Amino acid sequence: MKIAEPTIERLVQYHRLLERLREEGHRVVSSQQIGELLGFKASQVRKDLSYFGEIGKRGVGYHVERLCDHIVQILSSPKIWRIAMAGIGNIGTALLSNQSFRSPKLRFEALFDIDTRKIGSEIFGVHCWDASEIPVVMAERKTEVLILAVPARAAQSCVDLAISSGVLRGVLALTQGSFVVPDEILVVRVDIPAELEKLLFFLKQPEVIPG
Amino acid sequence: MKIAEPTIERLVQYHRLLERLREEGHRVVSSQQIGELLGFKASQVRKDLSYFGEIGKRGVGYHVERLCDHIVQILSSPKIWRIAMAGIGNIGTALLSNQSFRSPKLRFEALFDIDTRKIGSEIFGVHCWDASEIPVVMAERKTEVLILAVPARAAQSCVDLAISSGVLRGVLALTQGSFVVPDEILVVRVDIPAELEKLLFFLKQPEVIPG
DNA sequence: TTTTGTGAAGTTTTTCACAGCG
DNA sequence: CGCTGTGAAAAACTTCACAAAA
Repeated sequence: MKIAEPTIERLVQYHRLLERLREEGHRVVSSQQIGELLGFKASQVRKDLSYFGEIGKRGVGYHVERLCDHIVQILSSPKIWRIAMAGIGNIGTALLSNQSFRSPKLRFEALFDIDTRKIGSEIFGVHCWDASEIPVVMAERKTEVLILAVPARAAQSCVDLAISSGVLRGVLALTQGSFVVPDEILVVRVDIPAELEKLLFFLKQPEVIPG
Repeated sequence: MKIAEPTIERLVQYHRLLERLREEGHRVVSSQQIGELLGFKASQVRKDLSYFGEIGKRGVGYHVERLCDHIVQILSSPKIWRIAMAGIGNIGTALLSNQSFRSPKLRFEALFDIDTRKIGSEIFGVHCWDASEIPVVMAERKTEVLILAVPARAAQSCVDLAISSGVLRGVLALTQGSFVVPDEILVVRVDIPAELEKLLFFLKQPEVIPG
C-alpha cells in the first residue's frame, strides 16, 4: 500500500512520544491524547495508525508498548545503513555528536572534507578523507546514503562525485546549495535558514496563520 | 491574499538561486530553467510567482535582478527581528556561526543555557544567561522569536518560560522534544533525525518514490 | 515564436462524522 | 458508553493546458 510522506514524518514523532510515555509508565493512550501532545488532530492520528492495521482497542485506546513496537516494525529496516557524510563543519560535527545518530541501525563509514587538518584524522571514530576520494571510498564501502553538509557552492560537485560512485541511493541535504540528481536518487532537504524565513514571513502577517 | 506555506518555502529557494544567477551575470531566466535547477515543475514556479503580481515578460522570462528584488520585498519585513536562542550546544553554536543568521534583519538579543561555563559569557558576541532568566530577559528585550535547541526533556519547560515573558510570538524548534503552545504562538519544527528516518523508510521501499 | 499567467482539473492530504466493536 | 477505524467530504496543493502578451 502507498503510504504518504507526511504520515511517515508523524510516525517518527509518535514513536518518540510513545517511548517517553512508556518510560513514564503509561499503559494506554488515546488518539486524542497523542494529538494534544504533538499538536495533531485526533482523527489524523487514527488515520495514520490505521494504515498499518487495527492496532488500537475500541473504547480503550492504544496499548503504549504494543503500539510503540508496532511503529518500530514499520519504520525500521532489517539492514544496517552505511552512511557517508560530506562537509565536517559545525553542522556536520553537531550531527555526528547527536545521540539519534549513534544508533546501531546506522553505520558511518566515511567522512569527507577539503580541510587538510581534518583529512586523515578520525572524527567521532570515523575516518575523514579528502572529498576527491568520494567515488572510490563510497564504492568500496557501499554507502548508499550521503549526508551533505557542505557549503552551498560545493553541493553540486559533491553530489556528482557521490553519484559517480555508483552506490548512492539517497541524500539528506543540509546544505543551502541546490543541486540536480537523476530521478532514481531520493533527496530529502532540511534547510534551517529557510524555515526561519518562513516563520518570520508568517509572523509579519498577523492574519494568516497556517495549519 | 492567502499564500500557502509551501510557496513561501520555495520562494526562499528562488531567492537564493536568483542571487547566484545574478552574481554569475545572468540577465533573464525562465520558469523552465528555475524549475530544472531547483527540482520543481515550471508550472509550479510560475504559479508561485504569479501570486505576487505579473513580474515576468511573456516570450522572454523573468528579469533576474528585478525578480530577485521583488522576492526580497515579499519575504522581508520592515522590522528587525529580535531573537533569543535557548540551548547553546553543538547545533545552537553551529547556527550562530552560520552566515545566513548573521543578517542585519536578525538581532540575537540573548542566549540561554544551564551550563555554568556558558552562563555569563559572550558567545559570538551575544550574552548568555541562565535559562531561569528567560522570562525577564525576553520581556526586557522584547524578543518575539525563540530558537529552541535544547535537549528533548527541556523543551516544554523552556517554552513555558518563554511564553510567560509575554512577548513570544514564534518558535523555531530544532529540539526533538515535543511541546504544547497556545494557538497564537507560531511553531516551525525542524527535525533532522526524523528526516533521516523518513529518507531511510522510502529507501527500503524500492517501489514507493514520493513527489 | 516563445514563455508567461491562470482558470480548471487532478492529486494529495486532512478532517468529518459515524458505524462498529470492546 | 467510549474510542477506534474508515468511507466520504473538504481543503490544500500541484499540474495541466491554453489564451494572451512580448
